[in-house]
Amino acid sequence: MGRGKIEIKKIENATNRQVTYSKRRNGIFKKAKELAVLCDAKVSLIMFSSTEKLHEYLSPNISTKEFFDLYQTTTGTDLWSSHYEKMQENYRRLKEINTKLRRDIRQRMGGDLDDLNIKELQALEAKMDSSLVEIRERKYLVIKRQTDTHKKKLRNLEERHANLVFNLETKLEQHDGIIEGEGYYNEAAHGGSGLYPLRLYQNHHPDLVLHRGGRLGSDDLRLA
Amino acid sequence: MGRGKIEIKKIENATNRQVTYSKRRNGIFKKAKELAVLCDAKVSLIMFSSTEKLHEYLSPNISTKEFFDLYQTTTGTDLWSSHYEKMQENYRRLKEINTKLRRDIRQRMGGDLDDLNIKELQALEAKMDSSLVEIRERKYLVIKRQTDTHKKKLRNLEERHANLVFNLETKLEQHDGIIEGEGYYNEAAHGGSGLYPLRLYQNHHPDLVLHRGGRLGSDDLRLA
DNA sequence: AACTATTTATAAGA
DNA sequence: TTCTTATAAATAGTT
Repeated sequence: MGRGKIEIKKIENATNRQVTYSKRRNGIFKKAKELAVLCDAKVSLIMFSSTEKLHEYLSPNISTKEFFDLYQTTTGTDLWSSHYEKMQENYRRLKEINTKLRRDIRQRMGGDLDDLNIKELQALEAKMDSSLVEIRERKYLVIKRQTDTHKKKLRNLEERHANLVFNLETKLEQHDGIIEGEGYYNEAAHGGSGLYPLRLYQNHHPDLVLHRGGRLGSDDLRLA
Repeated sequence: MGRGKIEIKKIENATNRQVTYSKRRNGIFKKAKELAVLCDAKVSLIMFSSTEKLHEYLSPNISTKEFFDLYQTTTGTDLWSSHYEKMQENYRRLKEINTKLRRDIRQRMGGDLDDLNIKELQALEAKMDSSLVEIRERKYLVIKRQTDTHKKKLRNLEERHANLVFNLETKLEQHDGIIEGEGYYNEAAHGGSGLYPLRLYQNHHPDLVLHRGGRLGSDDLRLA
């Protein structure tokens, strides 16, 4: 239907092919819609151009999934199954890995050791031992950081306190005539800096106790 | 196109509708085929009549599944998943557990410790330590078993050897007159039990070496 | 299922 | 792409 009759075979000229695709695509979509309306039919029309561009029509009041489910029910095919199987395979594999991981952990926790031979036990022991060293080092690092922070805060606090005391003493000296003297404050009893005695003790962290003889302890404790 | 123009709305007369469906269906299938050939396109046309009868066209050189997979890839939808939501949920959960297990193991191996605080590090250290104790005990148990077995075998062998020697010596005594004497065998050089000197040494297992000062060693080695 | 008048689709050209 | 138009093709109504 057109200026001339054409043979139904692939249009070799790419531009022509594209143009024809566009025109006929519109035509067939129109037909599909008309068919769906006129005849109360469910229609799915999907197409990919030679350049893989997708165009689709689906009659209203039905979803792609509903349509496809209906298709499978009607044809008796099951296109899901291969997907399902793949998924199951993955699931099975993951489960297996999981089991191995759990077993590994149990062994690292000292359980499930029955079927390990000496070599495996030795390897496990060595791994655990070096891991323990790393964990300890890490712990001491964290403790050291905390202690340093603590010390810094302490110094800061002491400094601020000293300033405060200095300022207050200066002020008191200026009012010397009004109130008594310095006799009120017992300098000797509280140390040289006087006024509101500072009593801050650095916490003794439980981890800083040495366990020279104990099993859990380590001999190279590096914090004073 | 026909004797008269028609309005595009559902044909109420069922017979007419069926006739029109049949005619137009042929028309649209022809169009679909022509489009597929002329434009080198992949076309899927599926329809259900109002009486739920299925008719479909699929361009050659592609299967329904391939076509549908292509459709899903292109649209980015996943129409399978809703079918297997439960399985996917399980899969997801398993994957999560797996990740946690891996993390746990990494920590037990001394890695991934950055986001543990002191308390957690202490707990981890304690767990590792007690686990290590268990692993060591287990190892020594296995070693002890092996050693015992070894000793038993050794005793057995010695016994059988002694019997053999005894029997042979007895026989030799019976043949005393025929062959020379016992002078052929140098009793003094091979020790008292004579004949085919038994030289079996118990293996020194590497684990039985004491590491009193070392970090990896344990002081309560219970095997002699 | 055929026929055919008429509408619709579209090939080629702009 | 879109419009135009001559012509091919599809099909509504009829037999």
